[in-house]
Amino acid sequence: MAERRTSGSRKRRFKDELYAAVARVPAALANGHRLELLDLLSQRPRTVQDVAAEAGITVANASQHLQVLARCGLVAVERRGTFAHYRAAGPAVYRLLVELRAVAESADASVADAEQAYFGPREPGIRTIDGARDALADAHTALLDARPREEYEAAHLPGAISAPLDALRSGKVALPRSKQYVVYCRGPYCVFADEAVALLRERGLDARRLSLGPAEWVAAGGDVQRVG
Amino acid sequence: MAERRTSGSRKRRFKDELYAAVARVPAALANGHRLELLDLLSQRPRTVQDVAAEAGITVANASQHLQVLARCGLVAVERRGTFAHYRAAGPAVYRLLVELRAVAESADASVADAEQAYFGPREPGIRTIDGARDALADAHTALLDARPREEYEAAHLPGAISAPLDALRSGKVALPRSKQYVVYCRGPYCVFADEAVALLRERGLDARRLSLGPAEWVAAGGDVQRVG
DNA sequence: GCCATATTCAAGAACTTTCGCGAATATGCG
DNA sequence: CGCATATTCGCGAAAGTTCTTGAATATGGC
Repeated sequence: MAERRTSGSRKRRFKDELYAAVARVPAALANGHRLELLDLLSQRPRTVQDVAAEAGITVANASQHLQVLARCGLVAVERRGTFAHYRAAGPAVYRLLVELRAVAESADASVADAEQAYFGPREPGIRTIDGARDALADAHTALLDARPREEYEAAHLPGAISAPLDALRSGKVALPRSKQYVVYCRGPYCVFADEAVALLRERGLDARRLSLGPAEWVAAGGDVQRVG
Repeated sequence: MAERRTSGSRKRRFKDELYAAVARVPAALANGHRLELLDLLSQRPRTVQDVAAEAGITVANASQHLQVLARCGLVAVERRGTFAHYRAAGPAVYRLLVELRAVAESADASVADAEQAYFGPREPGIRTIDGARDALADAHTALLDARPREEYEAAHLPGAISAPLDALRSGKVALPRSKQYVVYCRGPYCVFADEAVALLRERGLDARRLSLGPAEWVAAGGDVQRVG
């Protein structure tokens, strides 16, 4: 306490250190590939080659990126035999990503542009947790999970039915006409739900998109279910 | 919709673009000086030389950093005469910073270390919004704002009394012994409140720290008051 | 118009990040 | 043990970031 007053440079040195230490977290997030890997790992644990293939980068590169994320505590790793299973570190990480996207979309026009260029003019769908709860309160509404089955098994919204795109295309999911459908996938930057909605509408069904994934749901304090 | 299926590389290109665009926000945050500037601007609008002096960097350097923050929409600038008044862009930025610190502290031991080295072993004080509301519900509790008066005037917690460190030291703030005091300052990485608490205790007063500033308060949905 | 001042710009040196490539390590299995 | 496979490491080239320095721009007052 006394020494705090003696030297401005001591104060400055520690302040610099503290902010530099905090800055390591945004530094780890400051790369498109790492953000994509983090999104993938928010769905379920995956091996290095698994994320590498999904993100379209080399295994060595993916390994390096995952190590950067792990060094900041953004992902955790569990080694089983020769495999390294990486996963997102927890709800705090989901919350950080949600706020990050919120700022990026509101502030930086290029994000909205890129989104628009990728998805085309899509209807916004249901974007908020409250909106989702409202829609799902209706007994005539069924909630579909358009992600691959492994991700559904790892964590899905309460009451959701697994309806991977492939299964929908080949008609393997029973879809009574009496229901209204709400479809979600990995999160706001994922197209699975958009494609599923298009597919259901082609068949004359009433379908809407929910632009949230399990990670955003958990970030907002919701609980998820798992299989097995 | 059709073209989305035609080319994996088109999908990949847009995905890369989208994630790269989002990554520009953490890139802007990935620097200790910029984080410190953002903390300063979360208290009140300031000119370039103002933040430069407070953060201990050159004016040209501060200008460059502020431009980086502005390009991502993290700060806004208003020009009045030859002065540029920069300010934090809004509640979404505060929320992002709160989540950033939460992840940095929980995940990266070096943040906690740096904090500890800087502050020494300090008692945690009141760290949550709910804790603050509870403490302040007591009619015998007075809330003190230890920041410089300009910051108090720009935004302070409802019912807070301005008690800048200088004024406290020179005994210019009336402090009845019948009260219990809760003191806050800029936020968790600011020492003003710690010093104020030490000062009050030396005088035999009952004082505790609130480790939140107005920015964190607003991030949690609270409202603030301003003077004038 | 001219000066003082606040801010921004431009160029360059030091440093860090990214990514491919090939090699190294480590685990499990026959 | 020897081999196949998953992951990590090390190196080097290209690209990006940071900070300093000195100059350029722009505003307001005399």
